[in-house]
Amino acid sequence: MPTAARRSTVHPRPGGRSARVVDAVLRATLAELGRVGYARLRVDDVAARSGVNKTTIYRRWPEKSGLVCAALKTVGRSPDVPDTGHVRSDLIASFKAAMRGWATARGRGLLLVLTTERADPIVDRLLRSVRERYRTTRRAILERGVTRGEVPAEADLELLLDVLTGAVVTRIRQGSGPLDSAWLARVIDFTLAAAGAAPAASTSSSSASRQPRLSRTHRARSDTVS
Amino acid sequence: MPTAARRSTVHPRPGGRSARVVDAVLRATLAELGRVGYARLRVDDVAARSGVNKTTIYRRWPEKSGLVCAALKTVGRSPDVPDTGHVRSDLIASFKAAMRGWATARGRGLLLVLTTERADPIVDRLLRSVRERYRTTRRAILERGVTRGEVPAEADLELLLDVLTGAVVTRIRQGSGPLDSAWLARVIDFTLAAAGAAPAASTSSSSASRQPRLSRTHRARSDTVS
DNA sequence: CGTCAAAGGCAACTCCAAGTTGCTTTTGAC
DNA sequence: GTCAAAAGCAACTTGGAGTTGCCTTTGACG
Repeated sequence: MPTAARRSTVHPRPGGRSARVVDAVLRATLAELGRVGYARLRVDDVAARSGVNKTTIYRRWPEKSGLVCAALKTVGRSPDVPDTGHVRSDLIASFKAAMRGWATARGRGLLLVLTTERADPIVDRLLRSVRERYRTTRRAILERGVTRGEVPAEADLELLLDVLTGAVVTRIRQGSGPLDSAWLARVIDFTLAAAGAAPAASTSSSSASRQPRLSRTHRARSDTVS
Repeated sequence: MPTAARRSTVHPRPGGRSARVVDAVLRATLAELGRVGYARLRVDDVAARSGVNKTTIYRRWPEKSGLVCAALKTVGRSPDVPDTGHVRSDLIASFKAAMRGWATARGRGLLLVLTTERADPIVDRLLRSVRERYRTTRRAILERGVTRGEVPAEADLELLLDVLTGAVVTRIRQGSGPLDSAWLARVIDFTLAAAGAAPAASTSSSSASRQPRLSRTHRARSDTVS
């Protein structure tokens, strides 16, 4: 029996085999997620694909949802905040970066779960945090636009974010049409136009002649879309 | 053994016990759907709740997805197309009617599956058709607005529908905030403004002079892009 | 009324994937 | 080189989907 003094040095083993195992399992989980989604994902398949025993997986992640959460967390890298100097091109860059990420093998799993499934409350909570991270990035873009004077200060940024992301997410979810650059640009222009136009309730201060703030910027940037 | 002649009169029994059974099962399925959603719905529970034997359910709907489809179909009554004479109030009425429907016990199941789950391709196909029905209704509202001159003829109605429904669906899905009348009105005003629609008699304080400039901006934009 | 087959009830299945257990083997930190 | 943490292995239990064979009820028809 080891003495208490000796036991005081716990032996966590961050490196070595364990690290390899975790990596292989999470990688395999993402691959399987992208292939069949959450509902049809079988832990046995993850075990087979990763070359790690099922028991080992269950010991580390007692439930399937936890495993999936862990795998999805590795994908949720913080979205880079581009700063091109214009709201429109920033937004396009942000969404395009997201789309590019979703097109990868790792991203496909996230996208699939993000848009089509919410079977488990634990997974649900994770997805919420991923979405919030994206939203924060885009809110920052809009706020920069406000300080620059590109977006009216009275604009309801939260509403704008709701509408913008809602349109994109719904497009992906419902497959109502291609999510290409042209459509993306149109949605962004559409919502930005509405934001510039929406003086909310008490903005009679902005008189009749002051509106077209956004248009010039947009026209100048339109060639970057394709 | 009955003769062929005698057998020619098949005995379908539309009324009576069968009808009662079907009704009870579908009703129970909707209730369970609203309670636990699709993934966690157990056929045994539906059987217990409806007082109908599990075997009977399976004989009529060999798969869970079929049962759920049948149940959801009973909810998908054609959404009424109000005609108040104005796009804005028509849209508000349409969404409010939908919201009212979703608030019922029967609607909650549909809403839950419609917004959070897509586990089965068969159910998925059904949901697609339900969504398309809603969209058709709202497209009609917008088209009436175009003929009335309320909405510019060059407005991209499909994009408008994308944005509008996207915002609402995402709001429900992500629970990012209350889906109340105030928010609904704001989203509708927001998108209509972006489309270049006249503000109609939306709010008493809104002056008639400010809107059209932006629509022109946006129009120029969308011409370039599409 | 009585008949009788379609439709419903019942119980005991099979099947498959999630999650568990008790034990043995490997490995990396010291 | 030691030794416990961590991985491997195989044989479990559990729970829900879907099935089967047989019996009971019922309603359309004469």
